[in-house]
Amino acid sequence: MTLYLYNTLSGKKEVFEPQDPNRVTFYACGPTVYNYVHVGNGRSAVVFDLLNRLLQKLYPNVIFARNITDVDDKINASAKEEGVDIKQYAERFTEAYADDMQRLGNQVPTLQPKATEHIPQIIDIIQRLIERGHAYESEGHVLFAVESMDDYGRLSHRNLDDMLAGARVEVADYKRNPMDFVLWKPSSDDLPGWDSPWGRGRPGWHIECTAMIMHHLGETIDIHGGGSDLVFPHHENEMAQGKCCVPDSHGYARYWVHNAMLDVEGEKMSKSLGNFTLLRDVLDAFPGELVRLALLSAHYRSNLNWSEQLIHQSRQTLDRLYTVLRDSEDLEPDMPADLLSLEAIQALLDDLNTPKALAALHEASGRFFKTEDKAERARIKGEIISVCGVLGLLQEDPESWFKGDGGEGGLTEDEIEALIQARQDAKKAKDFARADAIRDELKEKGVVIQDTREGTRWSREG
RNA sequence: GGCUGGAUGGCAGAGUGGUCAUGCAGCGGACUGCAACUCCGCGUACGCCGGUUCGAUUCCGACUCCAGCCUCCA
Repeated sequence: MTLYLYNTLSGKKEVFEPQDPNRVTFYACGPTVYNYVHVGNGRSAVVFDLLNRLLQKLYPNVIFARNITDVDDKINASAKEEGVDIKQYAERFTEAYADDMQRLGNQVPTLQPKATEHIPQIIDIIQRLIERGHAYESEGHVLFAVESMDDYGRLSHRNLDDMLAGARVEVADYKRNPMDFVLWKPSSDDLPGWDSPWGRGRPGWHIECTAMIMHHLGETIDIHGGGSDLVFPHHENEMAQGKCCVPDSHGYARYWVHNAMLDVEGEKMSKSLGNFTLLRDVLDAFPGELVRLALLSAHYRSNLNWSEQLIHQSRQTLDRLYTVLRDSEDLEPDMPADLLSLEAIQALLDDLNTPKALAALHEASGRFFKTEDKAERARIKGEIISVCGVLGLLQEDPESWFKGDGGEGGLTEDEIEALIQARQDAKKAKDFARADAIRDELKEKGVVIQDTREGTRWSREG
């Protein structure tokens, strides 16, 4: 079975072949912890969690690292604004991120390295870059010299001249070339800082990822992932550092995978535009799996519009899949012998084609409801469960999915059961007006009922 | 201005050189005391102009429009 991935480096979909099939190395860019993440950040995390799950089905040992950047000028600024300790501030949002990830149904990565715990490795790489003539010290800063690298710009498919033409880079007289970027910068006493050969200072953006990758995963990793807005400058600069600090480098990362943006009314959801919705607010309002499915409903390289309708549609899909489980609770699932040959998994192997995989799941549930054959139903149930396992869906018990917890102010289960019994009695007495009145009352309180041959069952509406 | 990627039916969203995506919404029907669930059936599509081809939504070229990056950003 072959996994295909679109590689930003080549601009093509390629067959994925790890350097060592027994040890696949995969790094995805995590958050800079200066506030709560928004739904768009969640999309990236869900996409790479899916890729990680898929890789685990293909290879025995997948090392998946997602970093925490906990040293950054925005953290410093925000903490100062709030008047709290910088370290504690960063820790608060590191924990909040972990919580958001858990609620989204993401697996815990193999490694979650933090920038502040890799300062010696960062300093080491900077020293190597200076020694090799790719970086220079200037007024307490250390900068990467973009002109020292002949293929700078290769990842983002642009060259230095093009970039300078539309440049909005910081003009600083300590830079030899305006595109040179900071590896190390001086820290005043009130800011986080570490002793270094260039005085007390802190790392620039980009270098922490390079240091953590090289330290934990190696000089050349298999897959590097992140949002498409990181291609330039973040990943371009990471790659520059990673290649230039190693003699005869075989490349920094072999497959670069980038997810497209989440849009709001046709525009990118972003912190700077201020049109974002916090992931945790969405997770407070809807089940994690619902948010997860919504984020997977478009192909990862296409923009996805975040809307009420997307939530509604995802709810319908998930309800249908859980209905399969609820209607087959007495059936032991017949798990497929060859997971990878399932149509939905084939779709995922083709550059994570989640919409196609979801279509296959819809098709499977249709087959389920159409047949009365128990063996067939058990087989379909097995298929759906195993595919959803890779997608990170259907992890709940169907009863709890439909019945939920009611939230505050909702009817308790006992109250609902009592009303349903009262309706049963009314029906038995042919008092349909009363029976319907009870049903309307339940509906008004968010409870929908269904009469089946086994009796009446109920669900809470989203 | 440069570099990416797009433009598919009311909406979301795959895909393909010539029979079907799929879902949501809508309509008709079956089931039901009536519903809900489920099932059956129906409709509307490939931005614009050329080219290649027996045939293009799909390949090629131009154009228009949209989004992303070129500053922090998933």
